[in-house]
Amino acid sequence: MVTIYDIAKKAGVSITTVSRVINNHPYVKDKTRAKVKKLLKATGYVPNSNASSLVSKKTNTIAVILPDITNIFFAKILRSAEERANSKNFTVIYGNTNEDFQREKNYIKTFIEKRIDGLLLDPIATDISIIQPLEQNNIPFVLIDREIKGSQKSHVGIHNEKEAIRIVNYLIKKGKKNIALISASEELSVYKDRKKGYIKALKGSGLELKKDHLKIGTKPIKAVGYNLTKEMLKSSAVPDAIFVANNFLAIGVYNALQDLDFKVPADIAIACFDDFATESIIPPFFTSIIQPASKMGTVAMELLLNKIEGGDSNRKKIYLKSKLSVRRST
Amino acid sequence: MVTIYDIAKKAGVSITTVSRVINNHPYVKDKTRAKVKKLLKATGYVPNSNASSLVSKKTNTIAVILPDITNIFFAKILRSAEERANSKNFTVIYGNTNEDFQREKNYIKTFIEKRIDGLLLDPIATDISIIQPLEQNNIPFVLIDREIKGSQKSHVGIHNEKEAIRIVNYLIKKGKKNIALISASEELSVYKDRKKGYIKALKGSGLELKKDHLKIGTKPIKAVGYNLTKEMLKSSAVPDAIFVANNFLAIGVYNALQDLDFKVPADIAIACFDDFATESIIPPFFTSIIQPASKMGTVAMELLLNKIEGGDSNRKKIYLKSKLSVRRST
DNA sequence: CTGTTAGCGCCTTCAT
DNA sequence: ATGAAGGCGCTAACAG
Repeated sequence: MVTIYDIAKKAGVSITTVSRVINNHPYVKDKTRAKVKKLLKATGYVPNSNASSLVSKKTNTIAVILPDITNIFFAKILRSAEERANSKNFTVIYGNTNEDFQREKNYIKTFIEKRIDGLLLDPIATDISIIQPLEQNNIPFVLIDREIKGSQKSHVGIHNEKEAIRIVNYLIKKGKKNIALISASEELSVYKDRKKGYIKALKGSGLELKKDHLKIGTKPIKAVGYNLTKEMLKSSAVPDAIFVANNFLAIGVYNALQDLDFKVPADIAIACFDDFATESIIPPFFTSIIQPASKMGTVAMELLLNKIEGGDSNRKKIYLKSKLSVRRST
Repeated sequence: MVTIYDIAKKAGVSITTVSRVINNHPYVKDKTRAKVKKLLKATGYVPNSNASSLVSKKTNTIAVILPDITNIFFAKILRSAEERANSKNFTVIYGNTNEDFQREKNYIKTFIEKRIDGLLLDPIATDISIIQPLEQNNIPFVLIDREIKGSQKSHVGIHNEKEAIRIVNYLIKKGKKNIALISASEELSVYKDRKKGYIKALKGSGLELKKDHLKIGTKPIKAVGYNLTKEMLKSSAVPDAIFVANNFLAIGVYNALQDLDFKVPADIAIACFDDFATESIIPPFFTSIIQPASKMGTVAMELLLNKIEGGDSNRKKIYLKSKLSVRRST
């Protein structure tokens, strides 16, 4: 590929001059500038950003690590975060963990090797050690969605406990008396908080908390929701509603109910967190807490960019508002 | 950040030796190797891949450019492509064009500056000039989903015309006599081909092709589907089915029909291309041609990796099989 | 206004 | 088995 040396040679100037033209420095005679620019075009010169990064110590690259891009919730986060980053001339590198800790760890390592300027992380890791290499190498980062226990670092998310209370209260108001919970590992902050909210809501209404109706699995994926539901319904007491802590789990729950010939919501109502496709998915089905995914992405990236550019290293926890959307499942 | 110089100094060896240890070269005394390794760990050394890329001319980075990551079809492509790339130690950089030509162009420029090793492109651009900088800089690439007219380059997709014929024939078999088409710009190969299939299917069954029932818009997005439908239904002849060329358009079509008080499928049936969420989205609604998105991503990345690693520069066009999924909308 | 020089962090001959 | 030296492409003082 053509380098500034090639251009300099052809133009009969020094590489410094070429560099100046490329970077729009003043102090270059118009005539010289014109000649160099012409050559730049003619040769199809493309600067090597790796080389300049070596010198400038900036890559203009921000990494985003998410659990699963095929979940619309995360896709929205990525898209809005990327948009925000692009508007400030940053490129986004992306990593999909599939809720796998080892993959997450590897991504962070690779991204540090690439000398990213910052990282947006929706962690599967529950231990603070995951962010240690970032701190050690002084790389700004912002957590999104899930928090890490023990970390006082910047974070953008929602009030999971409060929203869980809201949706469970909605079920109670609809006359449900036996509300079960199906959720994912409490190691993940959001699921821990949603469970807390569930319990508080029941207690607040004087409803009994039944052990058999509280099923906590591992990852927030379809198969887990399916299995937990089947397991739960083996017990004698059938709930009249299930609060499911996430959209993918909810698919599994619904499939299990179908297999067992329960009708939703006639026999058992379902309410969950998160949506599926665009707001206008057809037909909307699950009553759910809709998180402001796009806004989360934008706000988190904004915060990160401030850290990178403004050097604002203050810890900041931002909680955004969610929406309760009532649908046919309750 | 700590460099090989720091390590060399502390270990009392030359940077060459450190480099050798890092890259697992032989010809390093076990004792020396151990000492250096220990230092590497202790100092938290992380290699600078930009620096080594400068020398090696390889970045181990592959870019993927897609129209819209919140569309499950593209999300699946990205996830599977990334997976495949990772397994060969390549990192994926990602760009979302939002169906915007200028953004696509900018991405390509930025990615070349980053000296990516290869590119996977689902283009919004319809002109062959979009790939010119790639060719000029000798960067391997593979087109996915959409083809570019006049390009004989490697491509992975489906037989759009054939699949369109299949789904329209299905409608015909269901007794539909007045099948309309709502599609996006014919500049995009897939929409051009789907329209061709639509026309062929009608002709094949001796059905009349009505001008008023053939609506071609711009981008394959919800708003376009909505407007075209409203526009079409102003005309006197109401179709008994609509073949919609893409999932997002279909949402718009459906919304418009709802607004106009038409029932689906009683009054008007809908069949489209692409799905919405996971295979088990609840409840499945649109009868549609389901493209093997994940496989497309895997196969395309595989092809690209071969070009990069094996230097296999042969043009290859790969067409994968789709599935016709019958649902409640027909 | 323009050029020389010295790195940025790493790899790769070529000697030793 | 190890080190010295040159260079990847570019930027940034420092001199003219």
